[in-house]
Amino acid sequence: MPAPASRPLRRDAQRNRERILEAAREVFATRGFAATLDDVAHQAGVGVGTVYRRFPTKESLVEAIFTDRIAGVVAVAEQCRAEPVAWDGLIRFMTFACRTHAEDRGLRDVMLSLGMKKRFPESGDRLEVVITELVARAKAEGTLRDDFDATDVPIIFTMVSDVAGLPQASSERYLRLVIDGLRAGPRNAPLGPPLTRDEVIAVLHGCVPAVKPRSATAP
Amino acid sequence: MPAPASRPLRRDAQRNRERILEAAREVFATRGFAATLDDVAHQAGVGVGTVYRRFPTKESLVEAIFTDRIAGVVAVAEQCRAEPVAWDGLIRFMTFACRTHAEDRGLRDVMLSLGMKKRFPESGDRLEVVITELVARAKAEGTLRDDFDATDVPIIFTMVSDVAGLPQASSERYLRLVIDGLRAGPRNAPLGPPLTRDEVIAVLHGCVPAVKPRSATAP
DNA sequence: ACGAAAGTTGAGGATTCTCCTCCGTTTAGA
DNA sequence: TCTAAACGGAGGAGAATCCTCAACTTTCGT
Repeated sequence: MPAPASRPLRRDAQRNRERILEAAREVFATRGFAATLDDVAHQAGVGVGTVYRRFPTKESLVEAIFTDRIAGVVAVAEQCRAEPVAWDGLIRFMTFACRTHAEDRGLRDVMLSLGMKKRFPESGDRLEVVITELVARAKAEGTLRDDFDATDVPIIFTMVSDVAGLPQASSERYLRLVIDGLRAGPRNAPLGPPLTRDEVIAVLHGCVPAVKPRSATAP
Repeated sequence: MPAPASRPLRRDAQRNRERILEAAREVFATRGFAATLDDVAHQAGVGVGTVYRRFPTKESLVEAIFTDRIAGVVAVAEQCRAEPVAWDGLIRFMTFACRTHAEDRGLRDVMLSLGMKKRFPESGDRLEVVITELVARAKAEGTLRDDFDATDVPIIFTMVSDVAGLPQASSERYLRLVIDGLRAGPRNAPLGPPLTRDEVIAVLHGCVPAVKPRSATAP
C-alpha cells in the first residue's frame, strides 16, 4: 500500500512548525535535554498545544532537529579518517566534537546518550567505525599511547563537555590537557585494562540526562 | 556567658542519633547531595520526624558527617606538601582526592560545591594553600607544565569524578590520562590563559549539585 | 512504680516541576 | 461564507521532595 500522503500543512501551521524548530534549536542548545516542550513553545511564541500537536513526543522533536546536525559530525569524522597521519585525524575529530558539544548541549546530550544507538543507528555505527579505525591506526603509528582504547573516546567527550558548559574557552583547555595525555610516551603511567562495554554504558547512563518518558533514574 | 550546656540526650535518642549518622554516611556516599533526609531516615530505620528533630537541615547533617573526613583530606594534603619532589606530592594528592571522591560521592559534592568555602572555610583555605604551593613548586621544578594553574585542580577533580561514579577502576584510569597530560613536555599544545575565578565558580556551580534549600539552578 | 518530660512516628499537607489534554476560539483557503 | 484545520493556554494528573504535627511510646528521676 502507498504512503498516506497526508495533505500539506496549512500555511500558518507550516510557519509555526518552523518557528518551533528554530526555537527548539535554541532551547536545546542551551539547556540540553533538560529543556521542556513548554520552554520550546514559549520561546517560539506559540501555545504548548501547538508544539504537542506538531511533535507529540520530545523524541520526535529531537529527531527532527538533530538528524542533519549529526550527519554533519559524521561527515567531519569521515574527513578526519582520510588524514594521512592518524593522530592528526583523531585529534582533529576530537577537537571538533568537543567544540560542537560545547556549543550545543542538546547535541552533546543526543550524541552521548544511550539513545544515540536507537535513534540514529547508522550515524552511530559510522562514528564507531571511524573512531575504532583512527585509534587503531594511531596506535600502530606509535603516536597514540598503546593502552588507550576506542571506548575511551566517548568517555572523554563526556568528561570534557561536562565541564565545558559555559565559557567557550574552557572546553578546549581541558581537552588539550587530555590530548597531551594521549601521546605515547615512556613516562606515561600504565592505564590498565579499558572499560568494558557495560561500564561505558553505565558511565554514560550516569552522566548524560535521558530524554525522560516518565521516570528515569532508578533507586 | 557560659555555653547553654544542654543536658545529655536520652539513651534511645543517642542511639538513634548514631544510627542516623551511620545511615547518612552510607546514603550520602552513594547518592551524594541528591540524597533526601527521608532516604536517610529509611536507611536508619527511624521515622523522618526523628531525623528532622536531630538535624533540622540537611546542612547540619552534612556538617556533622563530613567535618572530620574533610580534615582527613587536609591532613593528607599537608603530608603531600612535605614530599621533596613537588610533582610527586601533587600527583599523590590528586590521586588520593580522586579515589576519595570516587568512594564517597557525598564527600565529592561537599568538597567541590560552592558551599565548601562557607561550610569549612579553614579546611578550604588550607587546601588552597597546599595546592597553590605544590603547583608553583612543581612548575619551578620543571616537571609540571608551565601553563597549568592551581585553579585547574578542582576542575580536574570535577571532570574525573563525574565520570568515576561507578566502577572503582575508571576514576583512576582517567585521572592517569589527565596526569600524563600535566607533565611538562615540548610537544604539549599550549593551554592558553587559565580560567578566572568566576569561571571556576561557574563551572563548579554547573557541575556539582547544591544542597538545595528551595530552588537551585537559575533560568 | 509513677508520671512528666523527652522522644518517636509516619501519614499527609504544601510546594515545585514537568507532562500533556481538552475545548472554546481563531484562521486559512475553497 | 463556511468548514475543517489549527491555535492557545489554563489546568488536571503524576511524581518528587520537604517538613510538620498530633497521637503514641520510652526513659529516668524520685
